[in-house]
Amino acid sequence: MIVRLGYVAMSTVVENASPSRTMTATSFAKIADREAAVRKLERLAAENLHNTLRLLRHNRAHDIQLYRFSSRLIPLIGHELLADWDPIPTLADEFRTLGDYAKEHGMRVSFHPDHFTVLSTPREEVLRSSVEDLRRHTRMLEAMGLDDRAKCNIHVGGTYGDKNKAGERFIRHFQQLDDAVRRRITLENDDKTFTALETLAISERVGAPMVLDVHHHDVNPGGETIFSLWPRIAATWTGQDIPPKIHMSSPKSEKDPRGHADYVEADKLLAFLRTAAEAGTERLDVMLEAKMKDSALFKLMEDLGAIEGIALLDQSSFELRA
DNA sequence: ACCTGTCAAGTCTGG
DNA sequence: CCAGACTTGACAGGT
Repeated sequence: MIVRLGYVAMSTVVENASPSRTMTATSFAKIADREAAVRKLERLAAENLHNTLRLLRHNRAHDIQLYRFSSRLIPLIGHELLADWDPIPTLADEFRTLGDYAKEHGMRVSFHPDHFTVLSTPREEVLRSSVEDLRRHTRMLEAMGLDDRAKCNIHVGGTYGDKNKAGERFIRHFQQLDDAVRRRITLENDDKTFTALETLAISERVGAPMVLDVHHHDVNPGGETIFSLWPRIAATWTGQDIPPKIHMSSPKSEKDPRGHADYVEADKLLAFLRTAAEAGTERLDVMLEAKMKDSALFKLMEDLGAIEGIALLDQSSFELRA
């Protein structure tokens, strides 16, 4: 089995390269010259996109082909103060440059809209802003010139006291989305609400691939084992032209088991990989969610290199031999 | 240069 | 019905 590792949004190695610089709504509102304030937002956004390009170059230098963009590339986008502002066309060149670079180097990139994007909501206005948020993420990927393999990963959402009804609402709302948005969505199991099995059932109903978060499953297993679920989860990726993706992280502490630790334990990844290999999975992409970001990736590669049965292929991918 | 409090979102819990 | 917790990186304002 061939495994590629990736990380999320920012680097702990590259300095002064935040892809998430922002401005508060309060300070935006305080600027008397609205035109100037909007230009400032656009400068911040352009800076975020440029830093993202710097991160992609860093990734290239370290053979990292799996990366999740920050969902805060454009500050205050979607805020009610900026309802008539559409910065995506303004930033077309920056987006295109990013997408071209990612394509040129075979990178698999994605977004993960914040937890405030909830399709299971019963509230009309929350649904509307969630749909708008998904549209914006889709438009950014389109502006990069990336096809449907560049995904937007989301959770099913809240349960509102009735998980079945919430799940049905999610499915209904999902099916009302534009095709272009729907085709990019992947669903991730949650650490509090929808378990892996519940998320999987919804994934199968709506035809969206499922991203298994192993840590979330450990915290919220719902009586299931990964061993029994993985073949079905892997099957949701059939026909996608990209390997299944999982999220991997280690618990922060016993006191805070839901939190993310600085690094990722090799043993835990290895245990999962053996399960996946047994189910016949040949390629897998593993997104690391660790506080130390790319440093955690480098450390994990180091740890994996010392394990028998693992052959490092480059700085960020390896083969697990049967 | 550094520290502390605040921010932005939606849901859930406790009062 | 409302305040606070949750989460996280970064702002904003103070020293």
